[in-house]
Amino acid sequence: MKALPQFEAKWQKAWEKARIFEADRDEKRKKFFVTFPYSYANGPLHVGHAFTAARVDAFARFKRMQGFNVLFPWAWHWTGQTIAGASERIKAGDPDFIKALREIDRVPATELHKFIDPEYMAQYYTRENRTTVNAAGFSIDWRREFNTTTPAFSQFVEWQYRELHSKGYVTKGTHPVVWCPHCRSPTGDHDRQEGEGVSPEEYVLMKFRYNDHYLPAATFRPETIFGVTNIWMNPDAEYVEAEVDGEKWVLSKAAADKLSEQKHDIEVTSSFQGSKLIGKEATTPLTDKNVPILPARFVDAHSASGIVYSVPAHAPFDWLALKDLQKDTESQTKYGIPKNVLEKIQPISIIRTEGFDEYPAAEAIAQVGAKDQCDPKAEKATKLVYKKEFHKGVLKENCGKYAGKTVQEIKSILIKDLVDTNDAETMYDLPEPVVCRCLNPCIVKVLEEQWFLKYSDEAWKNKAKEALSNAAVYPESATQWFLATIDWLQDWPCARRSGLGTPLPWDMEWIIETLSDSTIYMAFYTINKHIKEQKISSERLTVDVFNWIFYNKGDRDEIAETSGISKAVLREMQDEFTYWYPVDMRNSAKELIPNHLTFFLFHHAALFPRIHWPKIIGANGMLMKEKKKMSKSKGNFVTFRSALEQYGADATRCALLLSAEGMDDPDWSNDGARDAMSKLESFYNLSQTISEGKFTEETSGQLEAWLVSVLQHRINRVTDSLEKLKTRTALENAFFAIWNDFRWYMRRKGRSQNRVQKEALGIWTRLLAPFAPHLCEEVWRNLGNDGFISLADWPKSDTGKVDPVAEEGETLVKSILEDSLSIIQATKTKPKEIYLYGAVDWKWDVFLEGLRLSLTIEEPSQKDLMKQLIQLMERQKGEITKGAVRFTSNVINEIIRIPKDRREWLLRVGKVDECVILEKAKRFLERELASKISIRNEGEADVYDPKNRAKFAKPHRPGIYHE
RNA sequence: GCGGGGGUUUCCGAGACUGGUCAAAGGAGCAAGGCUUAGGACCUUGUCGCGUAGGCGUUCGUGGGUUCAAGUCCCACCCCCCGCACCA
Repeated sequence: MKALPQFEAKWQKAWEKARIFEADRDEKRKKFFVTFPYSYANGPLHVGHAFTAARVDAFARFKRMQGFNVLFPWAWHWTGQTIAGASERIKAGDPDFIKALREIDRVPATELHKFIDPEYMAQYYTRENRTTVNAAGFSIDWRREFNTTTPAFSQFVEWQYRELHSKGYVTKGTHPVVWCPHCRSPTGDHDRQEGEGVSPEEYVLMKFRYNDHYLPAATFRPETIFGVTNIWMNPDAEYVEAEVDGEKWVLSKAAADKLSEQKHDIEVTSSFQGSKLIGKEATTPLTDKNVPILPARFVDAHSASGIVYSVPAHAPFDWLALKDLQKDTESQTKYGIPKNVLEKIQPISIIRTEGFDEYPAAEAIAQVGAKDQCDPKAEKATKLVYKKEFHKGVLKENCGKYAGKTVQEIKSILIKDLVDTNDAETMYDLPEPVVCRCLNPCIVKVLEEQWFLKYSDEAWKNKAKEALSNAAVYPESATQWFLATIDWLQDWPCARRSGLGTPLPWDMEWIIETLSDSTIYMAFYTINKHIKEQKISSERLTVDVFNWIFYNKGDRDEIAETSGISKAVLREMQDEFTYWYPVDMRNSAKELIPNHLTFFLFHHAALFPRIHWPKIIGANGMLMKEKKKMSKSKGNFVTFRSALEQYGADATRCALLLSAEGMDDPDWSNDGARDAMSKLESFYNLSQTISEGKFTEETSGQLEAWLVSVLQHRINRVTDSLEKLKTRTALENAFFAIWNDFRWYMRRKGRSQNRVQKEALGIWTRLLAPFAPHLCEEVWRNLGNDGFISLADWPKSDTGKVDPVAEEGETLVKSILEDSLSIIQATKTKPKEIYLYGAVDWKWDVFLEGLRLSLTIEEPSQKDLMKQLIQLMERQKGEITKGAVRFTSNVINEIIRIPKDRREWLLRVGKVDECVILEKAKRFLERELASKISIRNEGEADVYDPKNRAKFAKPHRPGIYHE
C-alpha cells in the first residue's frame, strides 16, 4: 500500500534533475502558457488550492504531451493587509489564532515567535508551500518564481499603474467607507467582529429651523416632508449645539462626531439633554409650517442626527409614538406639553397607493399587530409601507410641484432640489452597529481624494466584454456571470494606506491594493527568469525598459544605455514576452469570477492589444469537506500537505478531480481519498501483470481489434473533455471506462495474453498520466519505455483503427449474455442447453434496406419507408407473407427511433454473420452461462426449435431458447 | 432585494443546447456468489415495482402545456447553493 507514495519522491527528483518543466522560448515549437492565481502567503495551502491547481497541472501536462512547449509558473501573493494583520494578532497574543497556527498549520514553536515580523511570516509560508507544491508533483518552472513585494515586481506594477493612469483608467474620487477610528483604516467584512454585511446608508437631513439654528431631522423618505406633523427627539439623549460649516446646528452628540468624519467642519459649542427642546416649535423646510418638538423613546440618538420628523400617516413608528404620547399623561406633564397641542395633531395623508387607504401606517400596524413604538413588529410594518409606497405610491395634490408623480421617480430629484436650496443635507450612517476585530466600534468615514480604477467607464466595460468574447470560458455557464459582473462593477478603490505592497508611483502615500496589483502579472513571469538570471537590479527596470519589452516602444540602444541592461538581454526579454504571451489558460475557483478574473480581463483589455488577450478562462467550484464549508474555525480544515502525507500525490489529485467539474463544488472526504489510493494501487497491480506477462499470441484477432477500436473512442473522449477543462469526465474515462474495457477483454480472453494488450496499456497509461503522473511514470518505465511519460506523445485516435464489425460483434456477445441472464433470472431455472437462432437473410435485407432508405430521406416516416420496402420485396420475391409485412413494419418502427449517426454506423457494419461470431464465442458463453450452447440460423433445415423461438430472431438480436 | 448557478433512481453524478438506441452511463454504498490463510484487494451478478422468456408497469422538484414521442422543449410555482465590493 505504501509502495505508491514511495516512488513519488523518486520521480519528482528525476523530473527536477532532468529539468523537464523548465520551459524556454523555442520558436520552432508551439507554446502553451497556463497559470494558476497565486495563493496568499498567510497560511498553508489547503485542499481547495489543491483542487484548482490539480486541474491546472493536469491541463498543463496534457498540453505538454500534445507536444506544446508548456510554461506553468508559480508565484506568491504577499500584498495587503492580511499578513500584517496576522502578525498583529500574534503580537497581541490572540490565543485562538496561535492555537490554529500551532495545530492546523503545524508551525513549530521555534518559528512562531518570529511571525511578529510579517515579512518573516510570508517567507515561512512561501517556503512551506513551495515544498507542498513540489510534493504534489506539479510541473512548475520555478526559475520564474517571485513574490509580490519583490522590488523588481514592484517596478513592474509601477509601470502598469503609470500606464493605466496615463490612459485615464485611474481617477480620484470621494467615497464613504466603514471605518475603524482605532486602526485608522477601512474595515472590510472579514475584518469585523460584528456587523458583517453592513454598509453605509445615505440619510437625508431635513433642515428644520429653530430660532437661528438648524434642526436636521434624518430620513430616508424626504418626500414625506409634506406630511410632517411634529419632530421627535429623545428626551434622555445628549444633544449639542455646534457650528457646522459656518451654520448653527442642533444635533445629537454622536452625530456631531460622525459628521466630522464626513467632510464637515464641526465645532461643538454646548451640550444639553434632549428634554430641553421638548415642547418647543420648529419650522419645516420647504413648507414653512410650525410644528412641535415632542419626546419619543424610539428615537436613537446614535442613529444619524438623532432627530427625526414625524409623518404619522405613512410611518408606523410615528403613528405609534403619537398614540403612545397621547395616552401618556405622565410624560405630558413631565415635559409640559399642553393637551391641545397633541389633540391638534392630525395625520396628513400625502401618498396614494394601490391597496392602501388614507393612512397606510395605521393599516400596516393593524396588519402586523404592533402594539407600541417599542414593539419589534413596528419595523416590519415600516418596511411594508415603505416598499409599497416606493414602488407604487403617487404623491397627492398637497405635495406642491411634485404632486401626481410617483415616489420612485421624484425621489432623487427631490433630494437634489432640497440640497440645492439648502433645505437639506446628506449624511452617511450604519444601519446596524459594526465592530472592528480590534473591538472598537466603527463609523462611516468619507474618504477624500482616493484613487479608483474606473471600472464604471462604459468604453472600458465594452472592451472588457470584447476580451471576454475573445476567450473561451469553461464551463460556458460562467460567461453569464462574467457579463453580469462587468455590467455591475463600479469604480474600484485601488489603493490603501496600509499593508504590504507597491506604492502608487505618483502618490506614494498610497499602496496598491491586493486585487489591483495582480491583474497582468502573468506577463512578469515571462521576463522574470532573465531578471533573476542576469541579477538585474530593480532600479534598472525603468518605465522605458518595460515599454520596450511589452510595447516595443522606444529605442533599444538608448534604453540599454540608460538602464544599463544589455541590448541582448533586452532583446531576449522582449522575445520571451512575445513568445509566451498571451496567457493560454487561466483557471481559478468561481469565487474569483466577480473580482480577480474580471479585473484580469479589464486590465488586459486596457493595456494590451487583442493578440495578447487571454485565450481560455476556467472556473471551478469551491471545495467542501464532507459536504460542509471548510474553515479553520470549524475545525475541518485540511491542508494540502496533510492530504499528501496521508494519501500521496496521485491519490490526492485523483480523488479531488473525480469529485466535481464545472462550477459544482467538489467534496473532499477521507473515504474518497482512500478509495482513489486503492484504485491506483489496483491499476498498478494490473499493469504489473500485463507488463510482466509473456506474450503467447503475436497475431491479433477480433477481440484485439475490438480493444483497439474502443480505445480510439476513449482517446477522443478524454482528449475532448480535457480540452474543455472537463477534468472529471476526462479522468472518469481515462480510468474507469478503459478499466471496464480491459475487464471485458480479459474476461473474454481467459488466461492467454496478447501483444496488443500491452500496447493498449501504453495508451491507457498515457491517458492517465496528467492525473496520476508519478504512478504513470513507473508503469511507463515497467512497460519498457526509456523517456519520461510526462514528455511522451499524447495518444492520437486513428479512425482507421475503428472497427465497427468488431465492436458490433462484441456487442452481440454481450447482449446474448445479458438476455440469457435475464431469462434465467425471470424463470428462476438453470438451462441445460441454450439454443441461439440468427436472423434469416431476408430480414437482414429488409433491415439494411430500411436503414439505407431512412438515410436518403430527409425526415423518414413510417409510411414512406413501408411503401418502398414492400415494393422492394415484391420485386425481389414476387409475393410476400403476412409475417414479412409485420416484421417490416416493426423494423421500420425501430429504425425511425435510432439516431442518425447510429443508423449510419449500423449500415457501415452491414450484415453480421452472427453464427460465425457466436460460434467463436461459444466456449466463453458456455463458461459464463454454465450451459451447452447450440447455434443455428433461422430457416435452416433441421433446426431444433420446439417453442418456435427462431421466428423472433432479428438482425442484431438472435432468438434465444433455454431448455 | 439584485445578479449567477442548480434540483435525476440509496448517495455522488452523466444525460438536457441538437426530443426517439433512457429504467436512464460511470463511480460509491449495499447484497449474493467466486477467488483466497486472510483481506478496506480482485472477478462476476443484482440493487424502482412486478414477472417461470429476453418483457410489462411506474419514475427524473411541483402543476400545467406542445408532440406520434419529453429527464430533454414551453409556461407557472416551490426549494437549495453562491456572489453583492475598499477586501483576500
